[in-house]
Amino acid sequence: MTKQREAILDVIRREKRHYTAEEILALSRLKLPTISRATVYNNLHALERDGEIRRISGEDGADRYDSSFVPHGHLFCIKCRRISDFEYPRFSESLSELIGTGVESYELKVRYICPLCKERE
Amino acid sequence: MTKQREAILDVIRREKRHYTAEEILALSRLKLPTISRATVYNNLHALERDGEIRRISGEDGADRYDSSFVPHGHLFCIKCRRISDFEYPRFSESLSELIGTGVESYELKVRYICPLCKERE
DNA sequence: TCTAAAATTAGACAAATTCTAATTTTTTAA
DNA sequence: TTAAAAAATTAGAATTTGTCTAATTTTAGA
Repeated sequence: MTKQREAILDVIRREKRHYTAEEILALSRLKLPTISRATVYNNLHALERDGEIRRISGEDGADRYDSSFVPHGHLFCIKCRRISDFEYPRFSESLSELIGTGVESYELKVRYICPLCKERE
Repeated sequence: MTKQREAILDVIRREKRHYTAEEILALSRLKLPTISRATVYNNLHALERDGEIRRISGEDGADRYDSSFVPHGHLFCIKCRRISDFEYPRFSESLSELIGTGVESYELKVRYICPLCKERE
């Protein structure tokens, strides 16, 4: 656990938002001004392998990262592009029943129109 | 329905594999040698909007495309990188129960170690 | 047929991520 | 403690993926 990795993990855990690598780089530089892009990517990959963080393949090109230990899905509003979380009770369990052992992680994305955008229509 | 769009849709429907845009471009050029990258991307987006194809955010950078009308999830082996499909009975229904109306599409990805790779361990 | 709208094309551009080679830091073990 | 080896970091180049633009071609409708 280098100070770089710690700073990165801090950024991801601090806020509920799901940041991109570029955002994580910028925020990490507030603490460690010389931290480099490659280090951020290296550590994001390592942290993902270790199960410390989860990667979300974003709808707008860049991947995003999530620290939550509580498994959940992600809602992507196709109008305002906002991302929110939702809980799916016993989802992990039903996945294991379906697929068997060997499941490492999952990603559940739902593209939808959020209540606010729905109202505006 | 231009001949370009038809060729693209053909490529996606012909095989069970999930091709990237670049692969779809190359395969479409076998029929239409002058088809351009922009046309492929434009049509992939349009076809996705129309619900003709589904987009899968791939694990290796590039998005992939899927023609199946039967909703299903995708298994990504973290060792051999192979992608396969799996059925999740009544998944769409339980999503709607959970999230309500407004769901446009979903994507269910599972990272796992496939039986073959498991055996080799 | 003529016209307007839509689609296509080639290639430039931009964004996200990976790679490389040099340096620094950490670990190992004598 | 010190020397050597291994691992991590750095800066920036390179690559990959996807978008944009302006000119041309195709399509559809009056």
